[in-house]
Amino acid sequence: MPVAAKRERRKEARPMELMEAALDVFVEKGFAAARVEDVAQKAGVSKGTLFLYFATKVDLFKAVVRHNISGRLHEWNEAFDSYEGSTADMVRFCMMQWWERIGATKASGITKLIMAEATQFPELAAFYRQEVVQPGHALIRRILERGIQRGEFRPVDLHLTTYSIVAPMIFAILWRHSLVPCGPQEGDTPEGAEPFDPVAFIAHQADVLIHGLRVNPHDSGSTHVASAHSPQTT
Amino acid sequence: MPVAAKRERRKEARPMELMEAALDVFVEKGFAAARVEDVAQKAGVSKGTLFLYFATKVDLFKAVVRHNISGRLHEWNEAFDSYEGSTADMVRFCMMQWWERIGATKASGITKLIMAEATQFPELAAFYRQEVVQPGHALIRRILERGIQRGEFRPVDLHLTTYSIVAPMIFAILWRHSLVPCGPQEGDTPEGAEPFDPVAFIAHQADVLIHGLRVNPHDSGSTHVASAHSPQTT
Amino acid sequence: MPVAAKRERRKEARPMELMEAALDVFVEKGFAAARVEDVAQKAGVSKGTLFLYFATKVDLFKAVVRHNISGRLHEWNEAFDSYEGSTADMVRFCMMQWWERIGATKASGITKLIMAEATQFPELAAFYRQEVVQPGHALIRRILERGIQRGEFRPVDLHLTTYSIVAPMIFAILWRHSLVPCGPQEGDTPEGAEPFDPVAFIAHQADVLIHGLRVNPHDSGSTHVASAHSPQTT
Amino acid sequence: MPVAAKRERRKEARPMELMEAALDVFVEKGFAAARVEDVAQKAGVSKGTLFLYFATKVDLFKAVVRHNISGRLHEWNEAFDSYEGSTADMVRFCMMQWWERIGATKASGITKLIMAEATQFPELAAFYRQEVVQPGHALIRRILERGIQRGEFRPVDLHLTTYSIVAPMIFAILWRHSLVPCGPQEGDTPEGAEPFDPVAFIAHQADVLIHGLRVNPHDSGSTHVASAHSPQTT
DNA sequence: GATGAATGAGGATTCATTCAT
DNA sequence: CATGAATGAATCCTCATTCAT
Repeated sequence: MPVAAKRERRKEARPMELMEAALDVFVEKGFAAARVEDVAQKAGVSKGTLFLYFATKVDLFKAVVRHNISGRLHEWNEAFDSYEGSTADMVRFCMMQWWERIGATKASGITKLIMAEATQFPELAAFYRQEVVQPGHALIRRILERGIQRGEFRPVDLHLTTYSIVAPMIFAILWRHSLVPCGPQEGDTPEGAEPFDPVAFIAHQADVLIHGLRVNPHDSGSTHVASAHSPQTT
Repeated sequence: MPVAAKRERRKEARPMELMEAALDVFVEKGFAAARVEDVAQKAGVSKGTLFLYFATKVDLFKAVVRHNISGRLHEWNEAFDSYEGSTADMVRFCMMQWWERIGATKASGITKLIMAEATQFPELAAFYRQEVVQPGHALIRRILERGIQRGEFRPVDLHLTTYSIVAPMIFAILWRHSLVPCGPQEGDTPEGAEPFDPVAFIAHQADVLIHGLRVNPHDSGSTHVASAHSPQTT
Repeated sequence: MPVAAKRERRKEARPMELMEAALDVFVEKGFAAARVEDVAQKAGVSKGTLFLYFATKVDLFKAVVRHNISGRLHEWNEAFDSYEGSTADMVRFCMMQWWERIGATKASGITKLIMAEATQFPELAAFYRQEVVQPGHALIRRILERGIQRGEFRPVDLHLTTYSIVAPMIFAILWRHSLVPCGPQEGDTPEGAEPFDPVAFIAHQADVLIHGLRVNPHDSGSTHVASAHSPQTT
Repeated sequence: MPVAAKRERRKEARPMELMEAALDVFVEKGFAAARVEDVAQKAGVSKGTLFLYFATKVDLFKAVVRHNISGRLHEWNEAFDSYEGSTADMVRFCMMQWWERIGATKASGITKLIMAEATQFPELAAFYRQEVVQPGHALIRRILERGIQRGEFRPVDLHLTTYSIVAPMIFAILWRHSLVPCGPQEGDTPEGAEPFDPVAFIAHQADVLIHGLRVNPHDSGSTHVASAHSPQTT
């Protein structure tokens, strides 16, 4: 079956190549400033070819999001279903995994990009909400509920706690993409420097969080108090 | 000279008026999508006039950012020096105040702008780092050190804990500016919705944090453990 | 008041200049094939300038239609109101005037163009229907009704008779724009030639029509018979 | 050889199939807006194959027009030669038949196409003139002459009267192809509507015309007067 | 100084045409 | 012969920037 031509093989690989090129360009320039021609060139094809695979720039972007993020959520949901250990470990593991698989990779550029351009492209923001935020939050909620049901966690406010998990991850991404590259480069640590170690930070937040979630009879859990602040509305 | 006065005052006030108008427009649209004509119109002048004061759109942008990144920190540092109460209250008060004075106001737009455009304008990001981030972090560090020295807080990792304070605030701003406006509007709360209440969230994070900082002999402080994860490097 | 600059004078004249240039280009190339740049160039301005006055190519086209045709209908309606003579003369006069003012001028190119591109640009066709066809037909109907009310015309089918008036005019335009230019040029009249004299043709059709409309007790009016064919529906 | 047969037949039939598909597409969209891909798809072949048979889109268009402009006139001329009845009936019959056989069918699309694209393809218009218009007019002239010679018709101007016969048919085609599809659809008949019933219209015009042609001693034939207007030139 | 008319480079998208398989 | 992936020229429209008034 060596008949399969170079042309053929390319055809199947093209969408992937284009999405990879697109991720780079989008992250580097932002959605608006990214030029489809640059994407095409980076993928080694002509402008026209790109439109053979993605009808519009927006579609290309959506495909990139789906390929890089939405897909992961699926497997994570499955991992959740078959997980056996303690929920605390699960939370920590999730957060660390997430950083390793998304946060520390190029894919995180998408999140940054969405944050940056949501106002200008509500369609994209809505898409991201639907494809990433809601499923992601749903998974987190499931985890928290598991912990509560199994008596591992106190009955905390689910919304607030979800954001407590999400916030450090989003922050780490944004900081990494925005200020870290412009800061003191590795090696030079001048006086006023504020080094940022995302892994340590995420781990730290996970620990603080899990500590706060833990059922602790001796402790007048601050988290509980906190949820009192929450008017439970929007 | 009342007749000339108005025009005189006008002439001097122009750059300011323009920068204020520009802040609004840049925050709303981002740099690329902001149209100088909109800025001019909002400032009540013609497009040509704008270019009399700012040679290019980029110059205008830089001026806006620079102008708005100023020393609100000075007064906070002074407030710190004269503060008498408990450090825990201080932390909580700082965070809530910060949201009220910055996070919930137009001023937060600058932060969003910086995060969004840092890649395109590294110099601005560096400037922001120097003018806002470093002094801000320094103040936070002073507060934490006060707590530790006075025996109120455990001897936590200063860097990590600083970010624990900063992260929820940055997150709240970005979420508010990016996804909230495109999300389910007030009133409709469909199934998958994830309502976000910044004040409750900040308060919640403050509580969790303070709880974790507190010296608690009965508790094998997770925060302490966390700092062990931190390789203390960048 | 010689202060009025060259620039000023241009600004007022521009829309007109552009519409004239546009008429030429549209008629020559058709709507789709007409390039806005050609229009601009013909009007002696740059591409961008055109868009200062007309937001889109479609708007430009609509303006051309309004300027060249819709406007005329207004004065014709007024002429109708103050007209005193016989309705037969009025019909003939209208048709001849119409040819002189529209049919024989460049403006008729619009009609041809609409006929040619209606399928492709339903919006334009709908616009033309609304701005030209319906008002035009309404005027014709008013004329016919006047003739009938005054006892000059037989009570003919208004719809059919309206088309009897419109058809020769439309035909004359289309023939002139489509086949005449490609036919035997003036001077050479080879054997098989079919010369087309629009004025004579329109006059002829007017006469035939008026003859058929006339109240004639001795004549079993064919027009009446014809209207029997008409199922009076669509 | 039944296996090869199909493919063989296919190969020879291809140009025809393509031209038929092309006719549909060109009529519906016009030359510029017609996409070769649509034509190919409609013919059940790939885009590349089309170019195997027609070097360019223009060539395809010309072939379509040339192919469809054929001698249906031949049989009509023969029908004329053997006709026995009154010439008035003949005229009416011709017009109605023509509508039934041409006007109401896909074939009318060619006429529309010619009228629409004559400016862009003068050679096609000239070809159409030669192949369709002149023979068609010749036949009409023969009919009229028959009527005059047999004393059924008054000695009218042949050129003008020929156009009186042609005009309603051309008009009906163009109106049907251009404005009717964009107008109020069947069912809804809003106030300003102008319904168009081609059959009733053609019948009506035939009646008016025949009435005007008839020898009528009591009537000072307007048609006669009209021909006086005609300078008998082009 | 102020204005706003004019400019023209720049970018997404379409589609006739080519050519490797 | 047939295919369909690839190309890139072509076109509408936007908007920062200029400059005559």
